[in-house]
Amino acid sequence: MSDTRRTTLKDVAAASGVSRATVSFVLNDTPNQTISPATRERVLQVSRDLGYVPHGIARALREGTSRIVVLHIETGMEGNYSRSYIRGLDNELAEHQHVLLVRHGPVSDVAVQQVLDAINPRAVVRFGEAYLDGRGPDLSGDDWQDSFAANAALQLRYLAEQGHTEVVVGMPEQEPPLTDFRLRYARQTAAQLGMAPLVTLPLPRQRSAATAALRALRAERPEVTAIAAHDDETGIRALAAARDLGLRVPGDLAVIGFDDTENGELTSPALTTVHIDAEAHGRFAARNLLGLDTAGLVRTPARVIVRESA
Amino acid sequence: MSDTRRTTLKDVAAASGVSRATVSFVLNDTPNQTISPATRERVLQVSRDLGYVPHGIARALREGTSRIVVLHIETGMEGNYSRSYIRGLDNELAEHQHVLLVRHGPVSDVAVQQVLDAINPRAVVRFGEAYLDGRGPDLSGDDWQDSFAANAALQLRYLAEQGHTEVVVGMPEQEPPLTDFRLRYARQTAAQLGMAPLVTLPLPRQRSAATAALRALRAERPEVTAIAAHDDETGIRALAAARDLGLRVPGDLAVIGFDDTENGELTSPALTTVHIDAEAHGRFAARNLLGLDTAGLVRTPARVIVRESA
DNA sequence: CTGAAAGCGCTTACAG
DNA sequence: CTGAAAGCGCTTACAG
Repeated sequence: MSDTRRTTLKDVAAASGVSRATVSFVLNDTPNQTISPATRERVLQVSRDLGYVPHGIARALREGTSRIVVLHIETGMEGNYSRSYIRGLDNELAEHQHVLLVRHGPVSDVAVQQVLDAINPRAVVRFGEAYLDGRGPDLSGDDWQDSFAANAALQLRYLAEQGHTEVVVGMPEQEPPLTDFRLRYARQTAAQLGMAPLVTLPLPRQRSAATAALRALRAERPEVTAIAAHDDETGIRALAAARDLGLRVPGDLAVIGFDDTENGELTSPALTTVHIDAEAHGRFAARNLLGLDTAGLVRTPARVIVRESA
Repeated sequence: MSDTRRTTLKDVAAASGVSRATVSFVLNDTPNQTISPATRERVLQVSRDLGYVPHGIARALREGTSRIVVLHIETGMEGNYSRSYIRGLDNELAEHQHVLLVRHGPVSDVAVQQVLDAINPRAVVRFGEAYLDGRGPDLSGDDWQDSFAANAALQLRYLAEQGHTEVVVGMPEQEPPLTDFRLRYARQTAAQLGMAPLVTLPLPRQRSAATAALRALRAERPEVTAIAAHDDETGIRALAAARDLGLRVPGDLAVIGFDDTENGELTSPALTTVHIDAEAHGRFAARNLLGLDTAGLVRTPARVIVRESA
C-alpha cells in the first residue's frame, strides 16, 4: 500500500537525538529506568510526529511471542454462543493490547502447529476447551455457574417445573465435541430432579430423517413428553419434525432449545430456550489467558427465555 | 509447553557440518544454488531427525511478511455463505503453505492496522470486499457469474418465471455492507425482466416489528405478490410475519431466500432459496491473493433450490 | 541519567 | 560447491 519506508525505532531515536534503547524505554514505560522528564517528553512527541508504530514481528522475535491469541473453532461449533464469546474475548484482549484471530475448521495438531510456527501466538485456545477434555471448567466457586455446560441444568429444571419427568435430549447429527461432558452433567441434574434417566435422540439434518427419528421415538417411548435440545438449531429441527407428525407443541411434546438464537423466535410455536451471557465468558477467558485477575468482570446469570414451545 | 529449546537452523547446520546458509538453501530449494547431492541429502536427513521447523516469526522479519492471510468479517455477515467461503479460502491457502486467520467484528482502520502491526500478514482481506466499494467483482468473463451479487439475478428470474411482476426486496434490519451493489444489480435485472421497479422492505429482527412492516406493505402496496429476501435469515423472518398475518405462502405471498441455510428447510412452508458455490469463491480469492493462476479451479453454477415458499 | 552491544532466527547478496 | 557476514526491528542486560 504505502510506498514510504516504515518509521522504525531507529528513526525516532535519530530524530530525538537519543539511542534506540532510550526510545524503547520511554515507549514501553520500562520499569526501573530513570529517564529525564525532558527526554521522555521529547521522545514521545517525536514518536507521535513520525507516526511510529512498533513492528509486531520484530517485537515478537525478540519477546519470543506475538501479541496475538488464536482461537480455534471447529466446524459445527459456530453459533450464537460462539459469536458472543468471540466478541467478549476480542474486546477484552484488545483492552490489553492483544489481538484475537480465529482459525475455523477442524482442529488438528498440524493446524495448531502451523499457527504456532507462523506467528508464535501468545496463546492458542480451542473453543470449548475446558469441556473437551472432560474435566469441565476448573474454576472453582460460582464463577462458572453460568458456563455453557452448567446451564444445561437450567433446561431440565425448567422442564421439571412444568411437570415433565420423561425427557429426551435432542442431539445434532454430528456429535459435537462437548457432548460427553454436558450429557454427564445433564444426567446428574436429571437424577437430582427425580426424572427418569435421560436418553438421547439424534435428530439428523435432513428433515425427513429427523421426522423419522421422532416417529420412532414416539412409538418406542410414548411416555416421553419433552425434548431438551442441545442447541436451538436442534430444537428447531425437533419442532419441524413434530409438525410433520401432526403433534401439538407443547401439548403433545414440549421442546426447549439452548442458546437463544434469532431463529428460535421465528418458529411456530416460538422456541422456548436458554440465554447465556457468552460475552462474559469470553472476557473471563481473555483475562485467564493473559494471566490477569478476573475480579471486576461482571456477568449476568443464564436464564430461560419462555416462549411457546415449552 | 515444551521445556526443551526449539531446534533452530543453527542446530541443523552444526549437526550437518555445514553453514546455516547451506541449510537454508537446501530447505528452501533456493534457485541458482549448486549444492552437492550428498550435502543436500545429509541436511535433509538431519533436519528431519532433529524435527526442525522454521521459525515463522524470524522468517517473517526477514522476508517482510508472514505467511498469513487475515480475513476480516463483519458482524452480521456470518452465515452459510461465509462459512463455505472461509472453508474454500482456508483449504486453498493451506495448499500453498499459508494459513488463514479470521478477525471477527467491525472492520475499522485501527483494527486492520493492529493486525498489520502485529503480524504483517501476507494479505488482509475484507469479506465481500469486491462488492463493498461498489465496483463489483473485477474479474471479467464468466468467472464471476456465480458471484454473491450476480446471483441475486437468479432469485428474480425464478420469481418472474412463476409469473411475479410486483416484487419487493426483503432486507435485514441493519443494512449489510454489500447492499448497494446487490440492489443496483437486482434493479437492473428486474428492469430487464419487465418487472415493476423494486422497492425494499426492511424486516426488523423483532418478530412483531417484522410483522408490522409486512402489514404496512400489504396495505400500501397490495399488488406485491413476492418477496425476494436478501438472505435466508430475512426470508425466514418474512415467512414468520406472513404466518402472523394469516397469509398463505406462496398463494398470497411468495418468498424466496438466498444462501441455502439449513434453517430454510425447517420452516413451513419450507423456504425456496438460492444455493451458491461459495467454497469455490474462497478458492478463487486465495489464488488471487497469492498472485497465482486460477486456471483449473472448478466451480458449480448457482441454482435455485425449489421448496415450498415460492 | 543514557548508550553501545548482543541477540531473537532467519535469508540472501557476496566472496571465495 | 560452500561459508562469513549483514541485516530485518526490536528489547534488555550491562556498562558508564
